[in-house]
Amino acid sequence: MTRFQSPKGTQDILAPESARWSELVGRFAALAQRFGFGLVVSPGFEDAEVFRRSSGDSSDVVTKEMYEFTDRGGRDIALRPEGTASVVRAYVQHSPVPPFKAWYAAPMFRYERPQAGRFRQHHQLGVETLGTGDPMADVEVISLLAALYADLGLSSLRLRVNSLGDKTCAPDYREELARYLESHAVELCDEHRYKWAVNPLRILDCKRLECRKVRTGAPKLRDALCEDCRRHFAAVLGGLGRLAIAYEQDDYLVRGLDYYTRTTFEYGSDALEGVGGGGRYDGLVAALGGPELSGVGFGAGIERILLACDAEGVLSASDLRLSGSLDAFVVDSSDKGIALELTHELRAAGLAVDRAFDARSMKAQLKAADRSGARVACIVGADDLAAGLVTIRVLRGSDAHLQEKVVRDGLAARLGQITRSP
RNA sequence: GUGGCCGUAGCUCAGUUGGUUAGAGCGCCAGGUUGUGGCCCUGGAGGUCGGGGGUUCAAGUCCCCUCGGUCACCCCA
Repeated sequence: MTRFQSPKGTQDILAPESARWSELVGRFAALAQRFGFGLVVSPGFEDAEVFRRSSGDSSDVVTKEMYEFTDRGGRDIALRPEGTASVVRAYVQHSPVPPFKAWYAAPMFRYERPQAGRFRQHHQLGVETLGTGDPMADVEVISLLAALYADLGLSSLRLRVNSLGDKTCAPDYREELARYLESHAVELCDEHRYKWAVNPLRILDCKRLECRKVRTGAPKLRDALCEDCRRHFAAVLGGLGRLAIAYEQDDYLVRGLDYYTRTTFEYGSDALEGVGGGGRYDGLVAALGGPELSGVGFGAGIERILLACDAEGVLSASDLRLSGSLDAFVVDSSDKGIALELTHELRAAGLAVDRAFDARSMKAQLKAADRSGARVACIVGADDLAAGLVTIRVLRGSDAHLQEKVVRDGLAARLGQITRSP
């Protein structure tokens, strides 16, 4: 065991595994841009108050999972536990023209015990649309996430949607639910029997049987929605229908961050809950000192998306390695170090080229060439060098083992031909 | 934060009731092959047995602590 290791709950992602990351982020970036979102790069840490105001003082993310510390200037700082708060803060600070549509791919930090699909540093892809309350913005955001999963080839994820109401109807419902829970407190699970009052909505998505029984008789959120919320929700569902995005309405979908209003949604499977999700957060901009503007967005965990890909056998590292490998590998047995110039020339010509170091034996260099995945080896010996020739040996593809000598000036062009053939 | 299981070579793992210099496969390096990869053969390097303490004549093996991994709960991506 080495002296230093990556901190608990963090990981090093090396090639070729890292190819899955760049592929995933690349596809998401392309999609987000196609949907009219611009990249936002925001700090990995903020004034801790930013997260307390947004996620809610009572949320677990804030109360027990924040990486919070005092910096050398005495500031109360927290490592970003989720993406929305930072983007909203940036929006308030710079007030760009609404609607402000931003995407990001960034690390998030939460101080918690690692387990399957959960880390102290994890990474999320996300988008936020700020400055519009249009239900079609909700649909757009959901459809972007749906498009991402479809693009990856994921088919086992199901979309659940719900509406939590807004500031006019949510508080009333909360009270109504609390009254109901109070009268059924003894029937709740051990965990919630005495803690139902902290956040009554939480009981709705408690997994334990006792709470599940109680909730079937509980007042329904959908019956408590005010007229505006009802209309908004109907419009969202209608929009999803028009785009043929499959969903199930889930009256019990309550997400963990306190800022959600109206629409909430989540993608998941039986094996893997919470592969991505989000919702609308009218009021969050104001909570961070901005105008009364609404917003909607989602966050999706890269690690969890990759787990889902594993489960469905898509986006595997071995598939990606084939498409991302080298064009050529320079093998130099000339004793003149000509690999330096040759590699440089080929790279300048736009080819992906690598070479061996330490003047190893030809056998060792060819072995390295083979292992690198390069399509061909460019072999130069002392005689070739003197004659201005390079030997091309095809390592992979339909014409593997083929070998030919070409003049050095024509090497890049010839390699280009070979690389394009099957 | 609570609980279960697990830490032996780069990786996957053997290692008997505690008993000599801790092993295998794969990978890596070299040679067989005087410029030619994969396959094969031969050899080699590589280990504070996660760390610390304890019990014992003797600890990879037993006990305690600790660090890490993993899984579940809580919660979440």
